[in-house]
Amino acid sequence: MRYTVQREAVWDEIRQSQEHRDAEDIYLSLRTKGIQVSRATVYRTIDVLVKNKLVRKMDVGDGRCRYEPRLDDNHHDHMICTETGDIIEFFNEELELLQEKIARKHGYTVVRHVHQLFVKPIK
Amino acid sequence: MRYTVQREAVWDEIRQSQEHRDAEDIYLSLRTKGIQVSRATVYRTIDVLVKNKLVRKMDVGDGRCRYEPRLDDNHHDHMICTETGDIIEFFNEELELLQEKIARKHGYTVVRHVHQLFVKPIK
DNA sequence: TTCCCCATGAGACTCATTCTCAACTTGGAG
DNA sequence: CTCCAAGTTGAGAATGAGTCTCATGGGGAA
Repeated sequence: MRYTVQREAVWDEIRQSQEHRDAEDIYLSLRTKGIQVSRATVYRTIDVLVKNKLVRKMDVGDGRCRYEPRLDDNHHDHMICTETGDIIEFFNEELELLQEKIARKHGYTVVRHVHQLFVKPIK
Repeated sequence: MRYTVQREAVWDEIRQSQEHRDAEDIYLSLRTKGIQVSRATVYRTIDVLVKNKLVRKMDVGDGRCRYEPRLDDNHHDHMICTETGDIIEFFNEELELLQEKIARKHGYTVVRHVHQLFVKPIK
């Protein structure tokens, strides 16, 4: 894997903002910073980063995937506030174990999972 | 809400096949049966059915949403076999409670959730 | 320096879904 | 039963995220 200006820029962009960005967002942000890069390269680079487990891809269900860095690689799921759009990360060991237990009950083992809680604040 | 031939047909199609169908699938099936309906109407009717909680929409992450009837309204989540594409339904009370508990810990309450286990058979 | 191969950019393309808008139904009022 | 406003429909255009194409560019091994 070659270390090009564009790849470094995309990776930096995702890594530095500890948020959940979409591809267009990343593309525009780089262009605004004056970095010459195309949408195709942003998408291609993200694919490379995802394959190399440097970035996690999450489908929030609104048509645009979000990406987040996997620096420390601590697995977590997401809670999405339906009122503000805020994304909160969470991890629960019990939940993880329970999932595997359920899969096994059906003769399967969990490869990966998608778990998103759409929540609203308690007044 | 008017009771038209097309709406009845779409609803029947989803209800009768106890499977997870996508929109194109439903559209083609209806046309094959000689029912005059357009894609636009299939999509529009599904929206109406989803809003009226007669149908549940699920985004499997492959670009096409699947739909299933909510006749008995017994909530469940899905396990998707990564090798065969089979979709297995599951429900676990403990899991449901745990989710709510996690949300509350962060000051939220669960409105809805997406929980999909991508699994593979145990050899 | 040459050569090869991987990377890039611009824009065409895909494909599910949504939108547009004119024409058509439907069901309630009378 | 007839009429009419409002809700529905169909065909195809539009959308939009993501992918692909292909000609061009650049890095490094020898």
